[in-house]
Formats: sequence, C-alpha cells, structure tokens
Amino acid sequence: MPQTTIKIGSGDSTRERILKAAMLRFSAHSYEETGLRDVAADVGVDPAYVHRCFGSKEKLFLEAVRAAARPERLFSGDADELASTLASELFAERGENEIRSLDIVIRSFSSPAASRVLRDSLMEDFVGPLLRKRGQVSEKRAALVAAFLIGAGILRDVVRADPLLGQDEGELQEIIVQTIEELMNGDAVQEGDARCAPAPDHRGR
Amino acid sequence: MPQTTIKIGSGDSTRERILKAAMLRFSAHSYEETGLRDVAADVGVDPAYVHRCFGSKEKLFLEAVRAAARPERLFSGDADELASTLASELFAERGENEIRSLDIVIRSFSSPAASRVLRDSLMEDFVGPLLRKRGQVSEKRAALVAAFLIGAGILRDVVRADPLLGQDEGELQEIIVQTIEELMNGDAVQEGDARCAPAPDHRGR
DNA sequence: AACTATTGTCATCACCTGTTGACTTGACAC
DNA sequence: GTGTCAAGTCAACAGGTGATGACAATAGTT
Repeated sequence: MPQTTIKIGSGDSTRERILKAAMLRFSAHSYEETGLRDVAADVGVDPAYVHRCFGSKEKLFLEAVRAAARPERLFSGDADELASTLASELFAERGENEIRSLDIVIRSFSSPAASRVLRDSLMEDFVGPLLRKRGQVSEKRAALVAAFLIGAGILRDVVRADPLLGQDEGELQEIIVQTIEELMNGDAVQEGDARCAPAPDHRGR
Repeated sequence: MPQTTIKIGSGDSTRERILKAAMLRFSAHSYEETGLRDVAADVGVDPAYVHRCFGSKEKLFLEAVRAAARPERLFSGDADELASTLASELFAERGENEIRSLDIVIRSFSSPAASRVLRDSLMEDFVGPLLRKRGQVSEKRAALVAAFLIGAGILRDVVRADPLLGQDEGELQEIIVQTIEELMNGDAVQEGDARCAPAPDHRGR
C-alpha cells in the first residue's frame, strides 16, 4: 500500500501538525487555491502563525512536497516489479488522511513558485532513484516515465476524464504497466537479441 | 507546421483582438496568473471592456481553449503518421505569435474553472477525433495518449525538467513516437498475428 | 437633425491574498 | 519575584483580483 497516511496526532508539535495539514490541503487543491488561512483553520491556529513557522507560503509548500515524495517507498521494491509498483501508485485508493506521492505534484505545477520546487523534487525524488534502481535506463526515459504517470494522474484525478475513471480499472492498469515497461526497456530491446520486449510477467488482471 | 499563428491584425474586430491576445497570454501563463488587466493592456483597451465582451474570465478562457484546440490540424494527416504528427506537436518551435494546441492545456489545469473546460475540450477535440481516425483504438488508450503528451509537455515546458530539454531532441522524439504508437496499437498487436507492432515507417530524425 | 445601438472608458466596489509588527500568554531559570 | 525566551494571537497593511454600473463617444438609420 503505497500511500502515506497522515495522522495529525496531538503528540505532534504544532509545526508538524501544520505541515501535515498543508500536505493534505496541497494534495487536494492547487497551490493557488490553498490559502494559509485554510491550513491554519484546519489546525486551529492563527494564520499568522503558520506563516511565521515556515517563513513563507512557498517554503511551506516546499516542505510539504519533500515530505510527501518519500522516494524510498516507491523504489524499494523489486526492480522487476518497478513498473507495476509505479502504476499501482496511480490507482491507490486514498483514505481520509492518506495521500499519494503524486497528489501534490499533479495539483500544483502551474504557479511558477510551485514548479521550481517540483522540478527539483522530480529529479531528486524520482529520476535519480529510478536510475539507481534500473541502471540501463536513460535520464530521458526516466523523465518520460514521470511524464506519463503525471499526465495520467492529472487526466484522471484533476481533470477527471471519463475514460480513465471508474469502469475496468484492471485493463487500464495493465496498459499503463506495459507502457512504463516499454518506456524503460526501450533501449535494451532495440540493442538486444529480439525486437520484442519480453512479455511483462505480471498478468495481473 | 502544426502551430497556430496568431496575427493581431488591425482588420480584426476588437473582440477578436482580445481573444487572440488572451490565447497568447493563456498559452504562456497559467489561468490564475493571467489577469484581465494583462490581456486588456496587450490590446490597448480598458480592462472593463474585455470583461464585458466575454461575460467573465472563465468564458474568455473557454473561448481561448476552443479556438486553440483546432483538432482538424492534428488529425487531418495520414492515419499512419498520426503518432509522428502528435509527437512533433510537442517539439514545434514557437515563434513570437504562435501557439501549439497543447500550450494552453498544459499551463492551466490548476483552477477548477479551467479543468472543467479542459475536460470537455479533451474529449471533443482530442479523444473523439483520434477515435474517428483510428477506429481500433479504445477510449482508454486515446486518453492515455493525451496523458502522455500532456505530461511530457508539462515536464518539458512548464516544469522545464532538464532531461526533456535541449540536447538530442531527435532521440527524445523517437522514443515518444514509438510510445504513442505502442499505446495506440497495443490491443491490435496482442490480437493480431504477430506479437510485435509493425515497425513505424517514419524514421524521421 | 434626431434617435438609437454599439463600442468603449472611468472610477470604484467588494473581496481575498500573503505578510508584518506589536502584543499576550505561559513556562522555566535564577 | 524577576528576567527571558518561545509559542501563539490580534489587528491591520498593501497589493491585487474580477466584477459593476454610470457615463462618453462614435456610427448607422430613419
């Protein structure tokens, strides 16, 4: 289960509770939509305090992005199952206090402030770990895997495009896994013995 | 050359000039970043007038999206070259007054107002035409092609992720073409005689 | 010439945003 | 007690937003 469960326990410091509330807000709304006043209200604290705790809205967002990324969660499994792991991140059901690594990313790339933060996180928390896990994959291909996941996430969860929603998720997931696999294996396939990629071994229907 | 060149001729009505200025603004900045005052200033007209001309900012945005989509431009070519056409849309160099269909889309998912508009445009101006052009392709796969293009566009032009920028565009483009091709042909390949997709005949380097 | 839309401008409203500085409260130390 | 530092509150500022309604100018029609 790849989500991060966010518990706003009363044992946490107020700063931590603010950060967790911000993660939840940013994962459901865009950077611009999310106001410091909203976050403050969630925690039950004065808006001025959340500002003073983090220095600025952008810094709060930055901390939220980095805390939500958690690359070790996505890239600690078997290298063979990476495509499948990444794809299932897309379809993970979100409980009340759970967010996916993707969530914040797909809501907030618009604002210049946000996209600066996201660029760094993309390289350090996704492309980097992926390259380390799969040495053969080029940076380009790793970035395209991210692009595919992000695009699918946006169309599904932000735009709520019908074909990616609801019925027959199994088939959809299978297509995505296969595409990611081909995206990652592409070079190896053309240089290897056969023109065809080896059939991905997960027939998870 | 798939871009739309926007000429703000003095022959156009003021309303048309406003719309074209809005298209340019929305293609370079997000929905939230773009103010009616900016658009008005570009045209040299009072901000109140652009509001009254289109009823609301959202309606102006809607018209800009629909005017920029121009599906006939993307889907009028050879069905065999569709993947290549779509991919080259990503890499089309933008002149001063040119925008790609993608541009407005990739800037402005954030706001709820914008994403409602974009959902409709996605289905009517992309998925629909693609299905008509390639009967075998499922709605899911068509939407995933859009997701891939949008994701790549965002990472490249909004986030400006390094691996998708600058050097060796030819290789990048080839990977994208192949991925789109596989995305569209996936079903046919598994049901057809051979396991391998026919090699895409465009060695466009 | 007089009437009438259309085209466009002006000042301004109501609202919301991140940010700031001054203040209060509480706990702990000496 | 008194001094000190952190935690948190309060009211307000400065700037920007889309939206309005009242007004001016222009052009076309009869």
